[in-house]
Amino acid sequence: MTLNIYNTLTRRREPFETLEEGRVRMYVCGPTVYADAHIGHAMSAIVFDVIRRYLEFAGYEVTYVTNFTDVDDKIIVRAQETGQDPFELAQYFTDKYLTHLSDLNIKPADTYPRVTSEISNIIRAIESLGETDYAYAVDGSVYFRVDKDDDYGKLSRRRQEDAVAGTRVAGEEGKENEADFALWKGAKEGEPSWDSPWGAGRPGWHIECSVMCLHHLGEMIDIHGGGNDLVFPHHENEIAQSESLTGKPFARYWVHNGMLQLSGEKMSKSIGNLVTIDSFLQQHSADALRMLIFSGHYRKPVSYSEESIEAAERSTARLRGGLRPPSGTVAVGGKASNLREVTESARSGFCQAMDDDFNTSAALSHLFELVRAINTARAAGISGPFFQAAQDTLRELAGVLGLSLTEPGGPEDNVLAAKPFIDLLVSVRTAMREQKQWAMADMVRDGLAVHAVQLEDTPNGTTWRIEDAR
RNA sequence: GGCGACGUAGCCAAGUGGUAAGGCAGGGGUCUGCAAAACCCUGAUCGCCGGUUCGAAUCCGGCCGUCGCCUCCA
Repeated sequence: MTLNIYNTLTRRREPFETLEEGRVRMYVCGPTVYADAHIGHAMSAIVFDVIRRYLEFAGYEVTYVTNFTDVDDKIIVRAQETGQDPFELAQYFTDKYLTHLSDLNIKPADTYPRVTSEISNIIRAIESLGETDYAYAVDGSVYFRVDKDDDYGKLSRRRQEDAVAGTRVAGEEGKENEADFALWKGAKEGEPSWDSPWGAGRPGWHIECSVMCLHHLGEMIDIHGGGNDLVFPHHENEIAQSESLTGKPFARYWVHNGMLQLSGEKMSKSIGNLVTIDSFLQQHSADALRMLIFSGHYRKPVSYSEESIEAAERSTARLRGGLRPPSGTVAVGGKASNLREVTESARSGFCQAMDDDFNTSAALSHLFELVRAINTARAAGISGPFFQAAQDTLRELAGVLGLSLTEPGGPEDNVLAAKPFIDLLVSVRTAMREQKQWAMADMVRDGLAVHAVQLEDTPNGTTWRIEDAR
């Protein structure tokens, strides 16, 4: 059983081998913090969270680094529009994003480097590139000399002529070659800047990631991730910088997630077709977003719609249902040993699917099989160690996918205060049912249902739960 | 225009050579005082055309359609 990962660099699935035995160094490109993050950002974070969780599950020690771009044109423009300090603006959205990551049940990274805290390293790297002629300065800016880099374009499989045709980047006069990109941008009036050998300025977009990787993970890393919209130019340029700097292959596996789409188009800030993480979480659970993403493959686009997220919400509830307590006392027998078999096959099937380039959709199908077996066993009165083991496995494997399988969080908290009253109504209703006063009993049940409290009469008494997050 | 991805039941979607996982929705049934939950049964020959093969959703070619990158972007 070996893990295979699709590598954008080679365009094929490759057996996963780490640089260092038992250890994985991974870097994932984080957001530019100038506005509220949307669920497309969440998708990327979730995809790499699962990759990280699965690697850890498989026994690797993972060092996970993801960055914040906290200085760039958009932040500056936004700050000027709103009259804020650009650093405060970036800090605000950085904090907010960290909160989102936590709300989305994404495991914290080992380090969250930011551009503004890496300036001196960045300057040193640019100087070094200058010494080897990979970089040249023009009017206070520094550019990377693409022509000097023989294998430039190997990630995106783009020839320079293709890239340059029809492209014209304003404000970068003086470049030797249209394809050259900025390592350091000379400061304009009123922009945040740092002193450098080339005068006041700030880092270009791509150099930050190269340097942060180098600084926090080393010259070579195992996995470099991000959205597939970063393949060109961002990751292409990162490779150019890093490998020109160290002379070594930068990242072993380049992993890219597909785009989240809304009404047939990529969700993005510039198009404006987005759902912020804020507004998403007000209506839906973090688990549902994961389920939506996992229903397909991480490299393919995912369509977001009210319909698709509702379906994901319901399928999450189905998984959750597998964790309901047993109702009987039978510990052994044919049904119990069948449950044990399904538990084992679900586990191996899950791993097999995940080993195949993180095929979450196939992996999930095994969880659903396990749920069905658990439900069947419960109905047959099974409890005891096999039942326990089955639920533990479900919880564990769902955990590898980062699914919490807890009841919808928001309303549950609000419900806490109402709990004694709901319990009271339920017990009154139970008394009514004992006297076969069905009409009255139904009235109570329907009345509670209006407030999203769903009653269920079982042989062991009546239970209730909160039906939906809305 | 260049590079790339995709097109599977009502919807989402796995499956890369041997007669199509799973989820949601729908229909029928069991259970239930009635419900709910659960369980059982129920649906597609895989965009179109041609080719390779004993055999293709899966390989090759063409066409149609959708999407991404080529400018900031997870």
